[in-house]
Amino acid sequence: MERLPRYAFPIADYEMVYLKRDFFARDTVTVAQDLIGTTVIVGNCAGKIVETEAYRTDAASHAAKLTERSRLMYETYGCCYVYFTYGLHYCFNITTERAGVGAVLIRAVEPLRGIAEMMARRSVEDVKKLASGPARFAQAFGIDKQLNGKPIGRDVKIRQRKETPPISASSRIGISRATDLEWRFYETGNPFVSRFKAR
DNA sequence: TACTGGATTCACT
DNA sequence: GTGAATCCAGTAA
Repeated sequence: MERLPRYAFPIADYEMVYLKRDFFARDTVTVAQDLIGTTVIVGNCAGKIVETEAYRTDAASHAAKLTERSRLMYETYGCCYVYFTYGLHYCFNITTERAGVGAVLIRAVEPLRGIAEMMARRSVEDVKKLASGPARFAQAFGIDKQLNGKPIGRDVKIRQRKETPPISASSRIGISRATDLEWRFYETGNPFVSRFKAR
């Protein structure tokens, strides 16, 4: 794979740990990769991010054209981008790139806290099915369009992983390319990764 | 204003 | 593996 830049994260700050907006100002693909293993917190619910997808201005992305919906991806970074799809589902993204255009879709998380709440929202008892898919994650965490446009750090927080610093290249991160420009990252061997279909 | 198709999930075969 | 569910953003007229 191509070599990606590392995020210069001060080790001294590392234990404190909530990602700041600058984290998302970088290249979309790098952000998607670095989010693997971090913890997303919404209300009482928390989960480890185990699968992400980078969207830029390729044809498969909403950002292929500037529209009212995609404007967030053009004008912000480090903000929630929530859209409704198939008449049923919400999907949760975080906008990226200070100068460019992009967003990272959270595709799957491993539930850590608030599991009973997630089960109630999802009407599912199998923990593996709680948040192993983009719409499952949004439903389990109670995410809807109210979060659209809100900056990361308040209603939604991302906590840096504890066991290792945020290094882009990791043997524990798998990569899948659905298209030439579309990248998916996932924690290899993690049972909470969704079973996505390659297009 | 009307139509089209979708960054998905689930039930069923 | 296939099809239905179902709302809305985007587009064409």
